[in-house]
Amino acid sequence: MTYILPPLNALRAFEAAARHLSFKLAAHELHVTPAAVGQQVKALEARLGVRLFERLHKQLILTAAGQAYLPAISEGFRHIAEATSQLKPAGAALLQLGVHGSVDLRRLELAEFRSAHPDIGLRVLQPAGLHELVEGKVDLLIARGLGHHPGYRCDRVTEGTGLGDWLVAPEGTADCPEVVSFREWLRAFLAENPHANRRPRLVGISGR
DNA sequence: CCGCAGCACCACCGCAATGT
DNA sequence: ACATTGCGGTGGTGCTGCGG
Repeated sequence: MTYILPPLNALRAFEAAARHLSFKLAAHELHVTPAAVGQQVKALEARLGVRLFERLHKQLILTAAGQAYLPAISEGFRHIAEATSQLKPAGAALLQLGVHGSVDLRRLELAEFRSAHPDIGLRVLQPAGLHELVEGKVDLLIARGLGHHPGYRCDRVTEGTGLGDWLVAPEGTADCPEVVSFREWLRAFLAENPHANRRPRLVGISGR
């Protein structure tokens, strides 16, 4: 069985650009330049013979065709991600966690997560910041005082602490089972162990 | 027949300039 | 500020010839 498919890189560019409605943010997510995203989308449109975006002044919007195309493409990538996840043998999932240098890891009791999720390997990189996340050295990052960053999902893991502490992950992987498991565990752990969230503790990205 | 090396072509990307 | 375009660099791929 063979499939007649458009280039997958072009589809990724389209999907990211459609989600962000911005070539710039899509490029940031895909670690390429906006020009590259624009060319990929243009090539896809040429190949399909259909205009997917309306390029307006400082604004990018989906055409009707683009709106109709997007859900199926997103669903397709989701299926690929799920199939890939299921393909991994037990214990093969590895989560690279970045933690700011000032965080006292002993207070986090990561061994608790490891015993609760023996199927997820957890590797910690400290010190780490947004730089390591952007470069792909870590899959997610514990940060503080970071409410929003384009292309990345910042989930608050504590409440009522003023600045708040955040778990940051790329939009594309923020819903991966391993990331979701760690996020839920961290939220529950910090709720049950508020002392673990007192200073000095989860101190965020600074000086970047 | 198979494997390897050299070569040319092409696709992709980043940078810089330009337009909106 | 953001998208587009043109240009040059780089890496991958396919073709061809040669030797074992």
